[in-house]
Amino acid sequence: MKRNSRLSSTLHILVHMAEAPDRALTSEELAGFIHTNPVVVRRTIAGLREAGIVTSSRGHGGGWQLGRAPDKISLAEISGALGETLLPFSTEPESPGCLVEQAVIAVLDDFRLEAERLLTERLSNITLADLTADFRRRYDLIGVSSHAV
Amino acid sequence: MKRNSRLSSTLHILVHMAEAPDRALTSEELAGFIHTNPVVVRRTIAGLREAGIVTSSRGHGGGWQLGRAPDKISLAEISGALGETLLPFSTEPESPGCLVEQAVIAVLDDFRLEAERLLTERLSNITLADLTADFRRRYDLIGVSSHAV
DNA sequence: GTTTCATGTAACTTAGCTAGTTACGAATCG
DNA sequence: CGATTCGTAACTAGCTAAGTTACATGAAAC
Repeated sequence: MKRNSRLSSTLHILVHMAEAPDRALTSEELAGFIHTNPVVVRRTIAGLREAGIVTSSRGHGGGWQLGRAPDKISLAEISGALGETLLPFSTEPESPGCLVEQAVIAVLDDFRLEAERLLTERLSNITLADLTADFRRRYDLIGVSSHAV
Repeated sequence: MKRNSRLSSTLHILVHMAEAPDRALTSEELAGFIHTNPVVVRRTIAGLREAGIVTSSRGHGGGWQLGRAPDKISLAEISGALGETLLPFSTEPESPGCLVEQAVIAVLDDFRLEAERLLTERLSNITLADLTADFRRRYDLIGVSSHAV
């Protein structure tokens, strides 16, 4: 798993889970999909469990399943549960008392607030169901073209 | 200079340059403002020079100055010239051929495109002049309160 | 109840990124 | 010429996050 690909890797995993609603997938299986380690998977999606997006069970036949229907899981929720910030720039003061810095930070924080609002709104309108639909479209296309040939 | 604070540090520097329009500031001076090294400053704002946002001159009396009026320099330009991405998540394929991944990346790239458009639009409406105005407001406030006491 | 399988989590290692540093050449001014 | 300042390459250091190992906990199968 590359750096900064936690969101896409998690979505990848969740689509696979949505496509196998009848059984639990182990972290081992999930790790295989994104070419990484089971422990990394468990660590990465631990936040999703707390958010109720997925459930996990131990022991024989245990593993991971979606916590609710894919059309009730938005990318905004997923992104939030991963605990990542959408905007990477920092606005931590480094020169306390400097008025120039204070002005810069004030403007940047305003922008950040507005930007996060906008991005979250957009992400709220995309659900896991949209992703699985997109996947199935691609899958059917391949099927059709294979059939044609 | 902390990680991820290149944008705010650069803005800090640029406000100082806007406040001293009559002379060139050396990288040594600029580095002092953000508590870092002259070489780091030169490296960081090299892109701004190529974008015409600042100019640099060598030798005696040399240093850095704004390339044009502060109200003609938008944060969008500055951010772009720094070569940083506004959105931190990666959409690099890691499993070529995987249809699930392709669906995820397609949706995420669409979102990124729209998000970058929105953010850039917002940043285009903020200029360096807005920052200096904010700074002066704070400066005058301090002045008034000092006078009152 | 014992065995097996799977998660939960802590602790450590490794890799990559970026700031920081050193060094030196090129340009400019007095 | 000598002082100053940028431009840039090359190296070092430190932080962050992924990867790994290890082991305890819990659940199902037998």
